[in-house]
Amino acid sequence: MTEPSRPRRGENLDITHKRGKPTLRTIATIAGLAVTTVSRALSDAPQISLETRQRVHRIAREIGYLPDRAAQRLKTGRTNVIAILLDSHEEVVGFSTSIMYGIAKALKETSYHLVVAPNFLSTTDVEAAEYIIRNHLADGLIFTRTEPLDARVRLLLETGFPFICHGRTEFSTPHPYVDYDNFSFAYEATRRLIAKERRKVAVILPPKRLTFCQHILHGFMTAVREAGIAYEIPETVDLDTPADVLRDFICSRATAPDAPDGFICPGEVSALAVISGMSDAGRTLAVDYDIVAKETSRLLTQLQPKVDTIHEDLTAAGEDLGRMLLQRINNVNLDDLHLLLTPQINFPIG
Amino acid sequence: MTEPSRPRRGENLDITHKRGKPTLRTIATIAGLAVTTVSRALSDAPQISLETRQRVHRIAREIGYLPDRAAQRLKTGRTNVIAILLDSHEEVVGFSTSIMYGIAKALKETSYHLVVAPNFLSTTDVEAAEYIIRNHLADGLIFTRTEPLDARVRLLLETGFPFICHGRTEFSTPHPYVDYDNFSFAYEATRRLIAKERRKVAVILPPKRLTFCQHILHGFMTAVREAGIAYEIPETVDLDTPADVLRDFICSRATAPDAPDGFICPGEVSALAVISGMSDAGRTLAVDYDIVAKETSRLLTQLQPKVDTIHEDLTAAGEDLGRMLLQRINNVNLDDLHLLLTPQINFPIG
DNA sequence: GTAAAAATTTAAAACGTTTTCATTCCTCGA
DNA sequence: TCGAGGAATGAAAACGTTTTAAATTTTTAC
Repeated sequence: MTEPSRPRRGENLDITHKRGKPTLRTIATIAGLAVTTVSRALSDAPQISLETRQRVHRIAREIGYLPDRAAQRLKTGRTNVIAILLDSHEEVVGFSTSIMYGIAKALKETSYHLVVAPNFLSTTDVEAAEYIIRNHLADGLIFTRTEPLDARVRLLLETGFPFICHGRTEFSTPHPYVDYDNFSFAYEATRRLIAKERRKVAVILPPKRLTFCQHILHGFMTAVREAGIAYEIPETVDLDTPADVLRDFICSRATAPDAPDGFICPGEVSALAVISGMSDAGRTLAVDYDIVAKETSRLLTQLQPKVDTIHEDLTAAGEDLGRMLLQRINNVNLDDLHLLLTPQINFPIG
Repeated sequence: MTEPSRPRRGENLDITHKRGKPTLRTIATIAGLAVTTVSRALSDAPQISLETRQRVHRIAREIGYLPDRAAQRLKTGRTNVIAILLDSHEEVVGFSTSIMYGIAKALKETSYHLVVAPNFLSTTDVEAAEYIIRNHLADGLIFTRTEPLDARVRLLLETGFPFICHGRTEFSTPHPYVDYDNFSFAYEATRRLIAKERRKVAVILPPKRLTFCQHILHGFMTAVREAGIAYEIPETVDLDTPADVLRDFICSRATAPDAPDGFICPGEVSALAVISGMSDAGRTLAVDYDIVAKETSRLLTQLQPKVDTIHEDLTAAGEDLGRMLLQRINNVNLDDLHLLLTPQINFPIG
């Protein structure tokens, strides 16, 4: 089985160079061409004759040639890798997995691979990006949960390293991003609660430092002001608050006379926590209060009584992120530098 | 800014070779040594004098030298990468993310990186593994959801490629794995339902082809037989069944006179589906029936009324997977080739 | 004081590509 | 008939490291 394939029918060329994988030299020997020519033929360079090109391609296929990525990388300086900064906050509900899945989808037919760079490698998240750049670990970078003046964006803009982020910033320099229309999410969610005749709505906001917190707040406030309804914005908890803490907070708040009877939850975990907390306080969903939640999975749809949800398709986002980053890396002019994905509303709007 | 840094104070050595990143040659020039010596000094080879070694290390640090991974890889044949086959079935509840997070943790202080290889790259999952090996994309491979005679394991054993899997197989050849004690999970879960005086228990099994399906079945049957209680094993649905389908199935089943009043759910989604389905049929959790579920997140713990859960720590599993694979790659003798992780039971056992 | 042995250091080749520059072989126009 | 110009191919250098084998220096043994 590991026996070296014996030359057949008088064949005696040194085809299997060092009994290892076939290289350009192997093909060159077989075809009676120079390595240079083979290299050119395989990369479909224009000056190679059609006949040679086809012959080389055929031989390569027959002997199962695969280019050595390390050699290519050493020579060209391109890694054929894109990296994603994995945020530890997203661990819970498969946020990152969905995005990665989408990215991988976009990379499918290309020569690119996806590597995962957890940001706990360093104290700050900028350092993780720096690490990638300095070690030349990738040709492009993807990251999530942007801040208005995101240090990672600043660094990457400065160094000119190709990147794209999931979420917007407030930098004037244009850079590519994919984002979800969180304004619309919050606006429509709030309007839904109002339509259900709730008299006081509350929103669980993401951590204040994140850009999309502002968008949600804006959407929420717009709907609230339009309707002139009472509202509440809890200050001591947010989307990253551990579920049990959030639950206790909601429970204690629920007993007050001016407690909200409508909640916007921008995530599955917070929605469950709110439901539990209210339940602890003896409040019943759909009777005493309502929730509109954002879901990135299909988890909440299973709940009973049914929670109104607005879906965020993270796999689609990942696919766009990957596609756009590749274009950026290869200097293809992006048709659109920015992409704003539309919320998919799972309840009747009127 | 991109102006070449002018030599200062009479310095005139060609330190910045081609105005680029420092290489071994840069250090060699500064130290007045041969490249060979520098290479050896940095890899702490024994024959280099202590003084030289320290000096080289100091210079490397000062000028911010980082080895070129492509060159190292080309020369040594080692990629410094380990790959994980991402399974599309695990998309939902962040199964993979947790494992990846753990792996990344194990890789933290090493020179290794984690790349994600989605298995939809190919028609079969063996092809994804083959792809990795043939393209020499990694030094080691991790994958999940093993089958008793797993084709991936067979391939990797044949080729001698380093790997470790999450889940057992039935191959006689010893190979490393990390697994969760699904027998105990199912056994304890079933006993819990029995302790709660349920008269007929049902289990939602994983797809039959997966090894851990057998373990769960075994644990379930053992407890059932010990107690001599009635049981049921739905044949038309499993853990991978879409939540809404499972929900409908449970609902229709619930109306029959011999319907089960206790459920083992080896996952969050199935637990929620069962709860919804029973609810559709007018059955109330903790009153008409009980559930014991496996959770890999902290999602179910939030539910009301409280579901009994047994936790599986996937991040810990990932950490072990990474650690053990590294040992394997570097031919360190594994203290234990096999690791069986203990279920963490979140209810009183008696 | 010298030869052998040990301790350091070095030169050069190699890994498999891509790329620059040169070469060969035509074809064509004068 | 000859040289110009183009098309196709090739030789060789380079990317930055590791490794083999050799050279140099230092130490040890007599």
